[in-house]
Amino acid sequence: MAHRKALPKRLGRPPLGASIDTRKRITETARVLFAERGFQVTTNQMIAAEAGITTGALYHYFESKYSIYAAVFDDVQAVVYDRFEAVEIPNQTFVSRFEAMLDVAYDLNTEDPSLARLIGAARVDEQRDPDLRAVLRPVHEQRRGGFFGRLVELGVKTGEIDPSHRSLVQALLQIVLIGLTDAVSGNPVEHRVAIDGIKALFEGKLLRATN
Amino acid sequence: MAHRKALPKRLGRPPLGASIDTRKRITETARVLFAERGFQVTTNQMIAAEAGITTGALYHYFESKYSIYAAVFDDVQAVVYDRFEAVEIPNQTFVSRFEAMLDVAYDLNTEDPSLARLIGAARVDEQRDPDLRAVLRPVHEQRRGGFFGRLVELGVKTGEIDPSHRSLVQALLQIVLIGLTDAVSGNPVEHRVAIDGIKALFEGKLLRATN
Amino acid sequence: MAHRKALPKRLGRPPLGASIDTRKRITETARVLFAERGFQVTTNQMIAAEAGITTGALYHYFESKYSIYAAVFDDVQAVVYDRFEAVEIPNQTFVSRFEAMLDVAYDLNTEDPSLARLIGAARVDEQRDPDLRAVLRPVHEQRRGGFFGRLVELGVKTGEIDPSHRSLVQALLQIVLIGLTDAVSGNPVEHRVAIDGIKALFEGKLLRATN
Amino acid sequence: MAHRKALPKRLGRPPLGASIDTRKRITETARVLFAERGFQVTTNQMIAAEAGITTGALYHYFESKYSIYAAVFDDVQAVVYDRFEAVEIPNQTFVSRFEAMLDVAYDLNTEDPSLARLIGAARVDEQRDPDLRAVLRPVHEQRRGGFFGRLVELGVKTGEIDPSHRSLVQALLQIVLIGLTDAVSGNPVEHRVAIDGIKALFEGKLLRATN
DNA sequence: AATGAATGAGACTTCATTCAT
DNA sequence: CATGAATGAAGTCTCATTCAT
Repeated sequence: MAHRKALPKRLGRPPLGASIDTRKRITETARVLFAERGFQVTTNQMIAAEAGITTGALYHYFESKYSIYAAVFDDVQAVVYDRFEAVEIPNQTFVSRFEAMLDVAYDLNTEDPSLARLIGAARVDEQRDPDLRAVLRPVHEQRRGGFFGRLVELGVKTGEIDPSHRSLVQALLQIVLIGLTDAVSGNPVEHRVAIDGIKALFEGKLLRATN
Repeated sequence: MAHRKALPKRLGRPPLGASIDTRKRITETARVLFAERGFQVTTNQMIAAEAGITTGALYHYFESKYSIYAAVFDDVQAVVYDRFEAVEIPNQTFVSRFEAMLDVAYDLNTEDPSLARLIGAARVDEQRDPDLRAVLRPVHEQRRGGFFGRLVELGVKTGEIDPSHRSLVQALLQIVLIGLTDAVSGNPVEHRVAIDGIKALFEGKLLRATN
Repeated sequence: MAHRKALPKRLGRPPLGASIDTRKRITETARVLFAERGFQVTTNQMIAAEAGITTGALYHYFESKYSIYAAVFDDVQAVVYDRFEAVEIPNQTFVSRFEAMLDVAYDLNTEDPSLARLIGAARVDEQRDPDLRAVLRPVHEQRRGGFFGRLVELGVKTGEIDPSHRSLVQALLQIVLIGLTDAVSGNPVEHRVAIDGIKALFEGKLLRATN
Repeated sequence: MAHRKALPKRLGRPPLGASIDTRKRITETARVLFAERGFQVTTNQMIAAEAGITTGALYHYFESKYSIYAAVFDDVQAVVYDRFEAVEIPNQTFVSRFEAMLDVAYDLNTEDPSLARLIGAARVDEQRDPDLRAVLRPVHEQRRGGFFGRLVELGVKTGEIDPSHRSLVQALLQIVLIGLTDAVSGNPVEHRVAIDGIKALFEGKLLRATN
């Protein structure tokens, strides 16, 4: 005790990074694992090992494996929806806003592929495990629906969408986004191609009439 | 010692009649369970209970849980691709054949929702479990690719698709089908709406230009 | 039906062999398997498959797996002791009779290695499984002891063995025989070498005094 | 709901003190069980119960049942070979060193009968189970051969053994040791008698020539 | 005489979770 | 804050045995 002077460097506050925020390290490794392997296959052991701690320590930060998942999902939702909402203001036609959204999806996926994958995985996993569904529901309620709803309304207002087509378009947006996530988010090149295909289709440039 | 009357289930071969075809009963209950809960969450116990047998009996028909899955998947692929291939001959434009395919997807889903769900589930599960991937690979090789490839070529031949757009269209078809499966196959009404939306979009009737 | 004449050969009584005596086929395949793998590791499935029948059929001939083992062991004991007893009459010194016994052991092992191995295996297995011990005991009682006892008495009578050495010699015979069975019965060449070593030792030709 | 007082065993880490060293307790009870019943018949359940833990806890210390066996075998080999090697230096004739070895074998067996039995059992079990063989091989490579080889060479150097008899003697040593282990290691009295018989035989005092 | 379907008990193993330290 | 030992429940799979046919 006392007197431990000298040692010019390496003293004082540790270089932060490793142990600075264990909780964040947990959710971040968990996000990747949950995204790649799903809830069931990912074990506490895997998460702890990857985060450099033991399974016991997980329970200092979270009540259960389920609540780790909830935290991860919450984080991801926040990031993704923030980015989506950021393209609303500057885009004032349905098509331009929708295309901007596709580009955001592509960018997000390039920056961190585990985001899109987690969203896809969560849809599957929560359907498979009622307890997981229960844990995730509160998170869901907040978001979702809002963005797509506003997008469709914009199209109606600009005249791009006939009011009677509201539900058709909304359903379409959903399947396109989900298809994009599930089918090609693992492969940036295919992802790009698919997005270009969708844009061309929406702009009416993809197909020619036959006769 | 003690009475032991009326054992709930008898040992030995059952009196024939109670079970028309146990193997089929296994694959059919397994299909539903695998579709709903996935490979991991579905236990031998669930399958056996639902099929009215014990878990040991499963191994009379299958080598492992994996091979039950393989058998189920094989059956489903056979049914689905037969139906898809049946619409090839009578439809001689890209759009009409594609729309026929969507209708087949809808019909199949209405007849037995576990078919589409299993295909969606398999894509996820096989990505999560390398052993499952290995078991399913032989089944995969056979099908897939053929149908979409021929569909795009047809569009090129009729002039609906510019040859340079081949890969765009193929990527698009993939995400639409996968999106349809994953997003709305659980709900016939939404499914119908989404299909109508896709058709309208492909026919250029969904959106109007803004300017 | 009828009229199936012609086909000059391959007609009439089947070439017997396969199905002539299922019981014997069972004990013979079981002997080999029990000898090589032991009681526990050998399954009814293995025995049945090797014998060309199903496990259910085993129970037409035997009450249980244990009684298959007992039958096998009984057969083996009979064969082995018959051969050992056949060398008693012509050999009228301890050493010559003992050496004749070693040669019989070698011959038996060359003719059918599963015999010696089964005897070795049975000693181990019956020690491991009380139920097996119970089943084998009746078989044991009959034989054993008699042969070695007579051999030692012969040595005493001829003066080769000092009466006070009776128990020493008997113990020695036992460990030599068991050592031979367990250590080298799998390898005819080593077996031969070991037997020659034992003979040389008993004849006093193996070692020289040091001083 | 309901009382649930006084759970028979508590969850979580035990209060330290009850168990000095669980790992050692596992290998020690396992040694005895594997020696008495063999690898197959000994269950994780038996080991865990005898060690006062649950089967799950075994996997905190070992990867599999096989690796418990490997650890046990490794320990035993170490103990036995250390003791054997300790008699090499002070004994400078073949016969005296061999007899010292027999005495060591006897002492070891008296101190802890499970040592010899395990070695005998391992020889059998490893022949029956290829996986066990694979696990034990690395342990085998280290030891074995060395001791017997040096013993024979000593005999050749002192002139007790004719160089042409090398392999005969080595084979003999092997069967004597194995016979001793398998036949009488369970019974100290018989063990003593057998050893005395072997010594007498090697000293040429057991048998007299007939003519 | 034999098959083949099925049971029931039990084996090895995994894993979320708990808790003394 | 974190570890590490341990539980208990559950999961996949094996196997001797039974019994209708």
